[in-house]
Amino acid sequence: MLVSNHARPTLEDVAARAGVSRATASRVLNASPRVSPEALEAVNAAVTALGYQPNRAARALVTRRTGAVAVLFSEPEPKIFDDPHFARLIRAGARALADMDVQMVLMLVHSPDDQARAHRFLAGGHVDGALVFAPHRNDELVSVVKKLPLPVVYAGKPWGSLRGMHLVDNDNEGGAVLATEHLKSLGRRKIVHVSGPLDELSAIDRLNGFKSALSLDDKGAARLTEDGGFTREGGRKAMSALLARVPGLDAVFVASDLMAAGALETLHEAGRRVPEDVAVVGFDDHVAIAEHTVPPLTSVRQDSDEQVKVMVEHLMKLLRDETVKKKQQMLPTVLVPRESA
Amino acid sequence: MLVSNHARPTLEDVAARAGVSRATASRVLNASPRVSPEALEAVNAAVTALGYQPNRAARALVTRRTGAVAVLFSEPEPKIFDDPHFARLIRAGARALADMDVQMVLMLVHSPDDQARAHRFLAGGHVDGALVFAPHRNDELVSVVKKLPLPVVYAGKPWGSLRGMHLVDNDNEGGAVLATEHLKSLGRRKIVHVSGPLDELSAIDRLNGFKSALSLDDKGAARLTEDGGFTREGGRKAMSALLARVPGLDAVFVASDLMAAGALETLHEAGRRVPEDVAVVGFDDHVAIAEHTVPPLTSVRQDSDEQVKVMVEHLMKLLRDETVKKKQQMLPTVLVPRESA
DNA sequence: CTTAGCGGATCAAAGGTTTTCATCGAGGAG
DNA sequence: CTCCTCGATGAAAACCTTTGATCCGCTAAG
Repeated sequence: MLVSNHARPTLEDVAARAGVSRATASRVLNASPRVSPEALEAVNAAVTALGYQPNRAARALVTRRTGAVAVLFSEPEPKIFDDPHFARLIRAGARALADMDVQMVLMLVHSPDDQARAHRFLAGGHVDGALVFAPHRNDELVSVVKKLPLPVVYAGKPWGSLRGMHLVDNDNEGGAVLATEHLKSLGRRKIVHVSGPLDELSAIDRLNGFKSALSLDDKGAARLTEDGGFTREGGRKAMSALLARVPGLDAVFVASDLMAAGALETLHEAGRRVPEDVAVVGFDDHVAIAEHTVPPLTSVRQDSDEQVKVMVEHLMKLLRDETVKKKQQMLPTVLVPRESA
Repeated sequence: MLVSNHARPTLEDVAARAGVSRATASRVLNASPRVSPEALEAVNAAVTALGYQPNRAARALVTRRTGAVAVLFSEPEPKIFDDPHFARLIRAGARALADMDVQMVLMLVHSPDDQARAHRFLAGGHVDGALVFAPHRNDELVSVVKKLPLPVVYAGKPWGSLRGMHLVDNDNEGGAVLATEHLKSLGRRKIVHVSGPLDELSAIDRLNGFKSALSLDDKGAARLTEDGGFTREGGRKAMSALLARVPGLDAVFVASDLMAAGALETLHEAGRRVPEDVAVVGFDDHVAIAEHTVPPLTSVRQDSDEQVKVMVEHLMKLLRDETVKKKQQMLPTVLVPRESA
C-alpha cells in the first residue's frame, strides 16, 4: 500500500491511478483541449473513485488566484442588523457567489481598526476581487479600496469621482419620479418628502427625482423635505417636523420603507388617516415591512437580488479579464401599489 | 535593482533586507523563541519597510491550515432575511471571527444542491472548522457535517444524539420559566403559549419551560398552546386560534418577538387591550421589534452576540487542539420588562 | 530523403512558506 | 587547552498544483 489510507488524495495519486502523468491529469481538471479522450475518461474515473478534491492552497499558490471574493459593508453596525435591506444584500451575495463556486468572505468594516484590517487583508492578496457597499460621503473604505490594484464593483455610486469605477446602481431618481407622479395622479396637491441622509447619493438621487417631478427649485424643496436618516426613528421625527411646517400636506413620499413605517406611526398619532387624509409612498419595497404596516405600504421596488447578481457577474468578467461594455450599469425601479397610496 | 518594484515582497526579500536567512525571518513572523534580539529587530524593520504580507496560500500549503472558518445556515432563505435575528447572528460572527484574524466564509445551505456543495467544500479542506446554525429536525446539513473530520461548533442543540458534539445553547427553558413566572406574578390566571415549530429544540425547550412553570401535563398543555412557526404571520394565526379556544385568556407567552408582533396585531383586531386585558411576553428581545410594537414588548433576552462569541472562542480552542473543559455550554437568559406585561 | 508540422503526453521548474536537521560559535567545565 | 553543551542560524526538503518547454511518433510537403 503505497498510498496512505487516511490522507486526502493528491493529483499525483489520481494520475497514477489513471496511468498518466500529473500534468495530463491537471489538464483534464482544467478542461484543456489538448488531451485525448481515453486519458480524459481515465482521469475522470480516477477522480471520482478517489473522491479527489484539488488542493486550493496549492492551486492558489501557482495561479495567483484565490478563488475568493470579499464582500465589504461600511455601514455602522446597528444599522446593518436593524435594516432588513442588508440581510437581503448579504443573502443575495452569498447565493450569487456560491453559484459561481467562489468563496464569499464577508467583512463588516466600520471602525478605523476595521479599515486597517480590511486594507491589510485586501492588499495581502487574500481575495481576487471585492464587492463594496459604501454609500456614505468621504467613506474611508472607498479611499482605501480605490488605491488598491484590485478589481472592485461598487453597489450604487460611491461619493467622489466615478472615473473608471465599476458599479451597479438602481434608478433612484427614476423611482422617485414614479412615486411622486403617482401621488400627483391621485390628485394630491401638497406633497412632501422624507429624504435619506444627504451624505448618500442614493438619498440625493431620490430627492432630485422628487424635485424634478414637482419642478421645485432648491428653496421650494427645502421647505417640503426633511431628512429622516434612513432609520425608523428618523422617519417618525421627520414626519412630525413636516406636519408642523406644512400643516396642509396631503401626501408624502418617503425615501425608504423603514422610515415610512416610522412616518406612518407619526401620522396615526396625529390623527391623520392613511390614505384618505395623507397618501404615503415608500421606497425599497421591502416585503417584510411594506406588507405589515397599517395600511400596507405602496412602495418603489428596487430589485436588490438582481443588483447583487449583476454585480457578481460584472466582477467575474473583470476577473476573467473580459472587457465589459458598460462599466456603470443602472437597474430599473417600478412602483408596487398597495393601500397607502 | 534586483527586486522588481511592483511584485509583492516575499519572505525571501525580507530575509535579504534583514541580512538573515528565510528560516530566521519565518521564525520571527511565527514568534518562535529561538531567535536573537538583533535578528528579531532587523526582520521586523524589514517587514514594515517592505510592507510585507505573508502569502496565505503558501502558508496554507505547508501548514495544512487555511485560516478560514465556514459559517453555515440551513434556514430557508425567506426566513433568513425576514427575521432580524439572523442578520444579528451573521454580524456577530463576522465581528468575532475578524477579531481572531480568521476569514469568515458564509454559506447559506438550503436546497439539496447547496448541501452537496457544502459537502464538497467542507470535505475539500477549504476551511479549518465550521460554525453551524441548523436547528431543525433531521436537518441534512447536520448529518453531512457530522461525518466529516472537521471541528464544528453548533448553535443550540441540533436534533439527534448530542454525544461528543460541541455546542453553545441559550437557556431557553429557563427563559420560558422566567417569562411564565412573571405573568403569574402579575396575577394572571389563564396563561397561554404561542410556540415555535416543534421540529426545533429551542421551541420545544421554551414550551417545556412554559409547561413546568404551570405544572401542566401534556394534555393540559395541548389545549393552551399553539404553534406559530416562528413567523409573524404564524403568530397572528396562532393567537386567533387561542382566542377561539380559550376565550377567557388573560396572558400569553410568545416564543419569539416576531411572532409576538403578529399576536399583538391579532389582539388589537380582537379588541383586547394590552396589557390591561391580555399581558404579552415575547422571546429574543430583539430591539428592532420589541421597542416598536404597540405597546413595547416585554421579552426574554438571549444574548446572540455573546453566544456567537463563545462559539468562536470554543472553535478556536478546538483548532489549537486545546482541551475544552465543557463541550456543551449554556448561556443565561434574562427578562427585559417593557409595557406589554 | 529530409524536415516541418502536429497531436498529445511528459518533464521540470516555479510558486512562498514552514520545519527538520545539521552546523557554527561561544562559553563553561574539567 | 580540550571537550561539551546550548542557543542561534542556515540549507534544504516538503507541501501540491500549473504550465512552458520538450519530446515522441507520424504524416505530408519540399
